[in-house]
Amino acid sequence: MSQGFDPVLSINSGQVFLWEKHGNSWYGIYGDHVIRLDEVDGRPEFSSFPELKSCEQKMFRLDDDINKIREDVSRDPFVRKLVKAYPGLRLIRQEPHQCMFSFVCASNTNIPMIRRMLYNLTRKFGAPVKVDGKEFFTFPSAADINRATIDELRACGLGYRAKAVKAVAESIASGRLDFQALKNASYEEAKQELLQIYGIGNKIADCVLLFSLEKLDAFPIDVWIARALASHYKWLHKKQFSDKITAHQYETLSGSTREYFGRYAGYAQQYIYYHMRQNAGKKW
DNA sequence: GTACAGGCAGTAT
DNA sequence: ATACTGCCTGTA
Repeated sequence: MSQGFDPVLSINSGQVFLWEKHGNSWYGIYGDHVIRLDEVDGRPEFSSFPELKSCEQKMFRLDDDINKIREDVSRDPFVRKLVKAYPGLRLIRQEPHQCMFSFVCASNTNIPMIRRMLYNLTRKFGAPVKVDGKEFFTFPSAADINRATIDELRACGLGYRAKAVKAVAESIASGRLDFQALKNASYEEAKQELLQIYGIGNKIADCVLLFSLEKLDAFPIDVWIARALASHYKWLHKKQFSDKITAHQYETLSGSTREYFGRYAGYAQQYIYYHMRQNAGKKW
C-alpha cells in the first residue's frame, strides 16, 4: 500500500507550508489537527492531535491506486523518467480552506515568505494546541479570518494579499463558496466558481482544485512549470512562450497539458514541478 | 541602490 | 484579445 512512500520528501515538495522539524519529528498543521511524523525502524509513523483517524491515508492519498496512476502518467517519456527517479513523491490532500488561504498567500512570492504569512495567521487567529510540550496553532477557520480587518491581516505580512484573503474568507464564511459542491462538480464548473473570487486567478484555482478538491486532472502552471513546458514540451503550444505567461497562454497551455497528460495530469505536474525545483538547487 | 521571488486585477491599447 | 503596470515584503 505505502510502498516507496516518502512523507518527508512529499511535505517538503512545495505543496504544503506549515511543517517544521523538532528533534527527530516533523510536525504539521492540518486544519484543526497537529500531525506528528516520526521514523520508527525506517518506517513512517503518524500521530495526530486531536486524533484524526488514518490521517496519513487522507493526507498522502494512500487511497489512490498509485501504481495505476504512475503507469498512466508514464505515457509521457519525460514523466516516466521522473516517476522512476522520485518513487517517494506523493500528492498531498489538504483541507480546502487551509489550501485556499495558503495559495492566495503564495501569489508573487517565495516559500519562506508564504510560511511566514501562514504562521502569523495561525498564531493570530488559530487555536493553541500543546503537543510534546510544544505549542502549535491550528489553522484558523474562514469565519475566524473573516472577523479580522484587512489591516489586521496586513499586519501578518500579507501585504496587498490581505484584500484577497479577506475576500476568500468572506465567500467561504458566507456559504457562497461550498467546498462539498465543488468536489462534486466537474473541473470546469468548480474552476469557474473559484475564479469569481477576488484574488483567485488561474494558477491559484488550479492548485486548490488539485490539492484539496479532488480534481486530479488539474494542472497548475507556475513559472517553474512554464519553464519546463517551454524547454521540454514546446510542441504542445503553437506559439513561443517563456516562463511569464499571459492569461490566454495559461488557458491554452492548460488545455493542451490536461489533454496530453490525461486524467492524472496533476500527478504529472507534481513530478515535473519537483524535478524542476530539484534541478534548480532550491532550498525549501 | 536594484533585481527578484511559485500572480493577480485594473487599465490602456 | 493582448500588453503593460503596480503591488507588500524580504533577501541577495
